[in-house]
Amino acid sequence: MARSEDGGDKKPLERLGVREIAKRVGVAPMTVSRVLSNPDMVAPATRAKVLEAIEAAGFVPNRLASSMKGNGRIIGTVVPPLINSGIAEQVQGMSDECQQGGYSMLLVQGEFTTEAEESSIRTLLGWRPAGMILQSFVQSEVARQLLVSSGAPVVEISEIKGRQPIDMVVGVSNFETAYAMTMHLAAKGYKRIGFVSTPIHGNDRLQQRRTGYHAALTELGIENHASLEVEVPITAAGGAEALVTLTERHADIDAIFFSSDTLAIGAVQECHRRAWAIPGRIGIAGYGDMDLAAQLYPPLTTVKVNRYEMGRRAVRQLLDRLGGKQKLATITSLGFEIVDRESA
Amino acid sequence: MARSEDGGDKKPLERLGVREIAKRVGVAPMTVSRVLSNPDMVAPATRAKVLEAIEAAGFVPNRLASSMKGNGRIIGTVVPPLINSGIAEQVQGMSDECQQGGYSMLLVQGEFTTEAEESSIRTLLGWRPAGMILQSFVQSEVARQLLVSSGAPVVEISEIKGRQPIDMVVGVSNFETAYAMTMHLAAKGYKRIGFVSTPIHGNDRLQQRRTGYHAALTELGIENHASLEVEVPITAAGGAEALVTLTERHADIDAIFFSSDTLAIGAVQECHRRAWAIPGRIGIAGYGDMDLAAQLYPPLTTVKVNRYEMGRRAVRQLLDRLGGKQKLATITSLGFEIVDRESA
DNA sequence: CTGTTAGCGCGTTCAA
DNA sequence: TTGAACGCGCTAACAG
Repeated sequence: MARSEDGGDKKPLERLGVREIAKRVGVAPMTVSRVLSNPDMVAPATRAKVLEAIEAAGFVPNRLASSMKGNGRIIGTVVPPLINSGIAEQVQGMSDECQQGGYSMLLVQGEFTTEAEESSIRTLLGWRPAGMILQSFVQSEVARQLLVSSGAPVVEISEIKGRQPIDMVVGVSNFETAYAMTMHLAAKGYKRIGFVSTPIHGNDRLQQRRTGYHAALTELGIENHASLEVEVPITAAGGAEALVTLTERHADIDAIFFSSDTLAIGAVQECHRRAWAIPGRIGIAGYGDMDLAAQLYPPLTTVKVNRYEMGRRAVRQLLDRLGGKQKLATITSLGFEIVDRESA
Repeated sequence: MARSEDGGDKKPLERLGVREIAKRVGVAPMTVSRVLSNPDMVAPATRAKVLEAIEAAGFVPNRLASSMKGNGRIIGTVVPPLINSGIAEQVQGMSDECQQGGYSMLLVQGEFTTEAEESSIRTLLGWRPAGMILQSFVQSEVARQLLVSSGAPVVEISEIKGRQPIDMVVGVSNFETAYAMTMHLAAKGYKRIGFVSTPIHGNDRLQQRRTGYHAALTELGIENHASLEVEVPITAAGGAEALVTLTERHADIDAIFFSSDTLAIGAVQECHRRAWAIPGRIGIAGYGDMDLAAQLYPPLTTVKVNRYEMGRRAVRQLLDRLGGKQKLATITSLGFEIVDRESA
């Protein structure tokens, strides 16, 4: 299949290096290196010849080696499970921005236990990344130390206030979003508003959302029952289950605020099954404004946060820092929007 | 913030190497290296001292350097956009298996133009990955050459038959799945079955699905109109739009087979809006069996393929090959299932 | 504009 | 069981 008589010798990629290319062209290895990273420093004629040889040989420069000389081009990131979580959009944002900046993205996906987090971070740091992006605040103290002493810039995509960040933070005020949505529901006349989230432990974003919900209830003078809250897995079934649980506990519950659109959408399906009118029988609100939210029947009232942009901005911060930009914001707060549709 | 008086000097990670650790313990660098990769070759007492020093110094071995010595531990992969596509589950499968095997995953996400593909592959190859996983067949001939000469094992997650694979293939027969679903719909009494997909060009999986749909229609002796097919973007809105287009074109259309659950779910919402009974007015079938499919109202009839497992298996193949396993299957075909629920 | 020298941090090789 | 020397492929720094 592979052609063998087409000009340049095609040694396997393994054995091919700047040295070899240099030899073929009759220049020094350094010249080849320059063609790769600072083309302008090389005379056009020489450059052309080198480029040609590279092309003919099918040479792909070894980035491991160049990274060892200090210009690493890896961004490391550890993210929670991608399914149903809206994280996929964020990852896409990160990926796009990385590519544009000439960086590659090393992705570790895992659950958020302290040990798993620590081990993931350790692994990533082994690759001497130019920068790191983490979700939520880093819990493990050891991991924090490691990150600090690695010297790499770090962005936590997280709640923008609370604990001391390691370095930079990009995110929204989850407190504000949840507070705003709860107030919004109250303003629409709902009296008894439930709150459903995925497991909160160790996730400061969810903690802040719950706190925002509490703050709003308190301010409204609404009784603040723990029994108005449930935690369920991040699946449509979880949302349906939560709806059932809460309405059985409180016959008079008239709206539920879900910490994720996935959950809210599941609950809406359950309402259809029971032929409950939305919002007549109960109002449903979500969080995230995923693609389906606007198309849902009935359209979902939700909190819109631009996750794609969050991912992009996180990488941007890193690259700006690496580019030596001064006066870089420590905290980047993205806005949000209460999208008022028909479900509540 | 960072403690400075806690025992071992904490030089920045940059300056820390086996050499430095060795000096502190009073052994040769090689001994430290062995503790890291072949602990059994080192006397327990020595090992303990080294480990302690590593811990105290917060030393994280540089994987770039070890990769350069031939034992690279990177799996490179390029995937289509993660949102709405079911690819997220696959990525999760890949990630889990990589971690378990001690590999890191370098992820490039991009659209599937030939140039983008080539450039992504080139970038990835620069990191001298131990293995590569690609979606669909690789189109660019240059990229194929590059992959072959890189010497790395390659898995294409794709249609399992058709073009000559570069190396190994993992996937399902998309032809079979679509054929089976179309036959299934026919068996349930549907006479005029539409087909909706996301843009087919350059995606052999979608091509095969369409071909399977065609084959079934032909076998059933059903007239095979191109006007029964539409392509739309992979969004819920796209699904809704397709429903409208097809039903306007053919008043007698009685079922639509969508090449993705996302599309089908969008169409179901549109039916609700129009108060069309499902499956009374029209039957809807999807593809993928995403989490929401079973919870949807009405529950979605769909093709179930285990995307998580596909991702896992792809990495498994790579690792088995790297582990020197003989008699490795070139083609790994995962099964599928027609999940008959109420929407059709 | 181009070449030379030196060395990044590790592991392979061979010797002790 | 441990150590010394060498080199992987690339590039910073300095000459020329």
